[in-house]
Amino acid sequence: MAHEAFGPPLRETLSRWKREQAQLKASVIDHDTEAWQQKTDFTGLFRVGGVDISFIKGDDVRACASLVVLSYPELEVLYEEHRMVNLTAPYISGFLAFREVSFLVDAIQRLQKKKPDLMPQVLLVDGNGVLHHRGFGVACHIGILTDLPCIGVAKKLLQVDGLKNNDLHKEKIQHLKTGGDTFPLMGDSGSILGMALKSHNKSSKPLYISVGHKVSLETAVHLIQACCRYRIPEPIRQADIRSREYVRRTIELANSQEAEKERGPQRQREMQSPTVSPARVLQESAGEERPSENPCPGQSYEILGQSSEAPS
DNA sequence: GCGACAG
DNA sequence: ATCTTGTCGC
Repeated sequence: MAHEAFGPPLRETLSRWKREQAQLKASVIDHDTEAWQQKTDFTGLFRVGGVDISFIKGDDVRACASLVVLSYPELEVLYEEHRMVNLTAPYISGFLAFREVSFLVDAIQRLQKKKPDLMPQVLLVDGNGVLHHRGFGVACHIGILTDLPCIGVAKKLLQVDGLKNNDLHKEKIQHLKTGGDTFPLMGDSGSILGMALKSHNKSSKPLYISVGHKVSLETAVHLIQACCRYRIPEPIRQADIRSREYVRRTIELANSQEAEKERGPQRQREMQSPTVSPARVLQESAGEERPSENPCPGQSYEILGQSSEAPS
């Protein structure tokens, strides 16, 4: 019974996705645009966001999309939201955004509506930014769709543009001495696509940092370093930990409700009259509104209404 | 046939 | 991504 949850990736779909990446790539800003980025101590930076999606072992469709916002420099959780979603695309290297991005953008939109004051000033994204087959990874994709400064944080080297995780690369990793040490990742094209960063004094594996949107590589590396209590920067780490916890509790609740149903359906109705949704019970900060249809995902720019144009 | 393959 | 306990070390 090994049915694939998603149809085979059609060549036409991949080519459409490539065209969309190429088109959106033109809008990426790969330098600092925010005032707080100018100061070496990040004065004026108060909120750093992290996003992550957690999966269920035997389930190719259901997943938990999470957004957290941490204070800076304290790195304490100010906001979190977790939501079970139904994935519509498989994981294909180079096309991660088409699997994950719409759910993460939705979470940002709900935050904007509910608690605009908690909107993060920069978003850390699991995966790559411009360090990508076509220079437009998931961190760039989220950045363009939300207009937020974004940084790509990958745990493994994506071997593109001549970059290889070979002996030479491993040797460079060995040479990283203390937390904050880096070496550049230069592609065959000659441009620096990202940086390998030893984010913690005792972590043998580096992080691979790249520009997503509205931040320079230098600032990105500096900020990631400043957000690391452990190897994984705290915003992403908290999103990951809390997302898994939400999945675990959701499964437990679903199982207990299933057992209850089999044991006595009619008694169940008598005992707990108002049926409460798992999301409501487990996460009070979950979004309030009904799941709404997004008419054309991926087509909306400036979703947060942050257009800087002056009123006419 | 072999290697690569962010999450 | 996910499955998983202990184990070694600071």
